[in-house]
Order: sequence, then C-alpha cells, then structure tokens
Amino acid sequence: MTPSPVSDKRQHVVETAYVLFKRAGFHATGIDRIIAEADVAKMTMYRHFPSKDELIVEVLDYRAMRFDRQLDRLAQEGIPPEQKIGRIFDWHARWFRSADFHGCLFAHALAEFGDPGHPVFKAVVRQKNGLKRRMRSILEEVMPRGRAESVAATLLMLIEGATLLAQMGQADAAIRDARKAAMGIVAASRRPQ
Amino acid sequence: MTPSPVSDKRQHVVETAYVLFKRAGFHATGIDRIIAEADVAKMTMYRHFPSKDELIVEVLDYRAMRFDRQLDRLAQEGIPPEQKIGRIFDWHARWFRSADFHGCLFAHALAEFGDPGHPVFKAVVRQKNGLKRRMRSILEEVMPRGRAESVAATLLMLIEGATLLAQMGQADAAIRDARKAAMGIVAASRRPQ
DNA sequence: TAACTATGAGACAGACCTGTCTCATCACTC
DNA sequence: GAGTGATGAGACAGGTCTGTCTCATAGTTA
Repeated sequence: MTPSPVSDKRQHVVETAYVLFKRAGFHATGIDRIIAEADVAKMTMYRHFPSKDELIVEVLDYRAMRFDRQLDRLAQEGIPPEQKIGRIFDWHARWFRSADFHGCLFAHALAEFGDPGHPVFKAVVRQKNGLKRRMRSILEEVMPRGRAESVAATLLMLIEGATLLAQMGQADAAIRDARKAAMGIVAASRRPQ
Repeated sequence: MTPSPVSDKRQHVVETAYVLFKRAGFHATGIDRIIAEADVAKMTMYRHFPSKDELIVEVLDYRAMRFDRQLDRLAQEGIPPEQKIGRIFDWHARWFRSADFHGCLFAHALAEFGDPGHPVFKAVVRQKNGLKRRMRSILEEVMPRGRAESVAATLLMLIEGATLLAQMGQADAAIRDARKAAMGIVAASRRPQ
C-alpha cells in the first residue's frame, strides 16, 4: 500500500496532540509525551513540524476546520435566522455534555500565548472571528450590517462565557441562560417582517 | 525597624509573581524568574510557600480580594440596581483600557489547571462565583431570587466573553455591546415598580 | 538489484524546571 | 554579650524540556 501522498503519520500526530493539549494544556504537554502517545519516533514528528509552536498552530487550525464543517452541516437553507442561531447554541449544549469536554482549546491557547504577535495567538483570533462572521452573516438577513455585527459580537460573548461556566461545572444552566438571552437580543434587533 | 509581624517579603513575592503570571502564564513562569524579579532568595520563597502551586493559589486569592474591595467601593447605597450593575461594567471598561491588561488571570488559570480537584481550579471557581453572587444580590432588589440567579449568570457570561474579546484587541466594541445587552436583560426582567 | 523515501530507535546536548540543603549574615531582644 | 529569627547566596539533585544527530530498517520504485 502506498501511504497517502500527505503522510497519515502527520495527521495522526496532530490528532494525538490535540487530545493531550486539551486535557493538560500546551506547556504542560511535552513532545516526549506526544510521540509516546502517538507511537511515533521523535524525528518523524520533527520532520513534519519544525517546532512545537508550529504543531500547536496546526492543531488549532485543524480543530477550527472541523468546527466550521460541523456548523456548516447545521446550516440549512430556508429556515429563519433565529433557528440558525438556535442551532449553534444547541451544538454548544451538546458539546458541553460530551464526555471529554475540557473547555475551549482556543481560549486556553490565548491564556498560554498572550503575545499578539505569536502565531498561536493569531490562530485563535482567526477562529473566534470566523465564528463571529458566521453569525453576523446569518443576522444580516434580518438586520442592517452594523447592527448584525454588534449582535454577533454579543452572541459570541455569551457563547464564550457559557463555555467558561460550563468548564466550571455549570454547563446546563449556562447554555440555557445564554440561549435565552441570545434569542431575546436577536428578537429585539430584528427588522420587522 | 521591626518588620511587620507577617513578613512583607511574603507579600512582595505575591505581587511580583502576580505580574509575571499575568504576562507569561503559570507554567511558563519559573520560580527562578520570580525570585530574581522579586530580588529574594529562593529559600525565602520556599519558607513562605511550600510549593509553586500554593503560591499560585495565594496570588489568585490576593487578586480576588483586591477585586472585591474595588467593587465594594463602587457600591453605593440608594442608587438603583441598573446603575450598580452599570458601574461594574464601567469598571471592566477601565480595566480593558489599562496599560498592562492581559486578559483575566482566573480564566487563564482555569486553562492551565483544568482538573476540578486542583486547588487552583477551586480558587478560580470561588472568584467567579463571588462575582456572580454579588450581581445576584444586587438584582434581588428588583426581581425574584431564581430570576436574579439566571440574570446574574447571563451578565457574568457577558463579562467573561467581553474580557476574552478585549484580549483579542476588541475591547471598546466588546464592553459597549456587552453593557448594552446587560442593560436590556436587566430591564426586561425587572419587577415593575 | 539499486535507489529512494519514510520511519524507527535512541543517544545526546544544553537549557530549564522544582525543591532541598548548607552556611553566613544581619537585626533585634533579652 | 548571647540568643533568636528572618534572610541571603548559591550549590546541588533529579527530573524534564526542546531540538539535533546518527544509524538501522522497511517498503516502494525504477
């Protein structure tokens, strides 16, 4: 069997690193631990990723891509914006309840890499702005652009806050309250039909 | 001069560690760096704090106390709850604009110490619940207890989300949108006078 | 068969980590 | 002057960190 042109070892390292970073954090997870868990030689890892930082960026970008694809699948044409936004909150409710939930990897990355010039920081900003943009374009169906931007930012804050509360063990109340607040805000800003 | 009964070296270490943790994170800040910056012998530190983890908890508790005292000073009897809540958001607006703002140290601690049994994790939960309780007791003046709990949680989520967006360089828009949403939610839940 | 590529295995360097230990010093008290 | 308690200075242990290096091996391709 010819291995796939872009090696599957590479992807395996990314996915293993993701699990470990999620559980223990970035600085606390050593390269040795990653290669042991992935059952891969150290040089194999360093041939694919020139440094740990670049591996971290790769892991974040990979997760951002998976996240986007999942939300893409939820998006269904022809349903009202309220329902589209509601599905995004429902997705988070399911995430909070999942077995291996440990909070938001991107928020955690921001905590450990606070320098705005750092590639990891930039990867986080990309992901968060992506989610905001997604919600904004949904909202633009029923409100002017500037208003949609504001409401999208508010919804993003509710989601981020809910994720933090969920990590502190208040998942159910958090997503319920956040969802309710979000629906109220969207309704209040909606252009009357 | 007799040194104060509870040594001032101890407090000096706490404050130095706070600045370093805030800038670089917890794992990335070594003991050697802390004692160098505080200009203190290593044994002096370890005589006061049995381990780095306990120093971290001390730093967090110290910051939580300072935070509480600052919000206490803002609380003025006789003004309506809306205004009391508004002042909390204003406090955050000023914080976001301050020179050395690097996001929320407690949220960062949660990112690096995700084990719910860890003393650092518990210190974070204490602080966040404290802020929620503060807002809840303000809201109970004008709405029933259960409603106040829900609204307080929502305001907390807005604040946490705004802090995260502020760290990503969107401080002004974030606090403006969060404040506006908060005021709307409180108004909608207010028991009519 | 020969060449090429990806990988495995692990030694190694050099730095950094937390935490312990000893010994000297200094200020204050009795 | 003797004793006491807090501190300074730094060596030290034992471990872990990232990243580099060499050499062997296996599988595919020409």
